[in-house]
Amino acid sequence: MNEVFIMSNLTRVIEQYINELFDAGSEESSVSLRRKEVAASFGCVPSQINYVLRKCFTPEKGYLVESQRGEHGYIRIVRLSYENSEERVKHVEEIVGDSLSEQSCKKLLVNLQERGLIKARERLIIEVALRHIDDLGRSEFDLSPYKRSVIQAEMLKRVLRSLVLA
Amino acid sequence: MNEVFIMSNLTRVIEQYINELFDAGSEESSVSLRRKEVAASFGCVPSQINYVLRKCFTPEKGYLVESQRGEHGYIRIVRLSYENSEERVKHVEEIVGDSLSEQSCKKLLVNLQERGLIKARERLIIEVALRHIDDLGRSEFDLSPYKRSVIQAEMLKRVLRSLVLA
DNA sequence: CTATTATTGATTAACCCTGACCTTTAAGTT
DNA sequence: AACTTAAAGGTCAGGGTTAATCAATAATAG
Repeated sequence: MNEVFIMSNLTRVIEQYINELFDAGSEESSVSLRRKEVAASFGCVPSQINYVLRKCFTPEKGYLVESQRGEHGYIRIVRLSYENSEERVKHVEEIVGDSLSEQSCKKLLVNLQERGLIKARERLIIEVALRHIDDLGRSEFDLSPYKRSVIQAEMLKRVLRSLVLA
Repeated sequence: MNEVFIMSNLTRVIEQYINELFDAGSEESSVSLRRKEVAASFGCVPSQINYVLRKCFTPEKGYLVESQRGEHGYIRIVRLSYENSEERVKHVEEIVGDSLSEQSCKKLLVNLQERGLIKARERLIIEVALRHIDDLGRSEFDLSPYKRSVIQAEMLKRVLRSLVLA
């Protein structure tokens, strides 16, 4: 592998740190931190922590964040686990929405792969199918970019729904 | 003319450069680039790199591309299927043909799965995608059954071409 | 000559990080 | 109890960077 891991990226470092907190807690599916302390230990401004949370620990990726201000304040990050497939389906549909740009579609697929919900080959098949339906919409039926994104979102939802139920 | 002496085609040069970055031995490998740097080293505009990616490193050819903007931005290219020889592609196209009924399509996919060339989940994705494009063709664009089967065959070929078929 | 392919450049979008200002909470004071 | 204050965390705009997109033009192939 060509993995030259560049760790000069603060956001990634903090993300990794939080992930390790999850790992350390074993079966624990939530972790708590103090924003100020974490920021201090990484030598950055506190709002950087909010940035990491907004960017990396999103509902899209299966996380919820709670917090408390004032004295004895804290930030709590909860990792969602889907009890039944219904919940997963609902979640996936919410994420995909009614239309989807190519970029956000790609990001979604990367996320799903990182979470182990789909494999690389499966992602490949999905991307090819989406591209095909997009090409067809453009060159054969002269659809607007928006209409094409709607059709792609429909197909993606359908495919993911079938996978999640499987 | 003898193309060997003509190296004025930037796209091919860059494609070649990226190909050389891949680990020649392993089937699945990935490389990371900085768009700006690569463009600079070839003395071209950065968007030229996107052109090369769109043209040469497509999912149809077994590649997935991920990227990140901003500081520490990168482009990462994942190669899933290496030996995608012309012979295999031809073989697939012969099997699929120009059009394909739903029945023969299903039979083909079952066959591929039995031969261990695709997994159950992969087959599921393909079937869902084919069905979706068929539904769309019927209910949205009022296409004839023949036209729909042609479109399905095209999509199936595209998908199968992207996978490695022994 | 025409159609496709290659290339450029301007514009847009996404990412990272900071800092100033705002809101909420608990504990202390009167 | 009401008020004050200090200690948390939240929000937002913006500056610096980097990649994506798209339309226009140039080059090439047929």
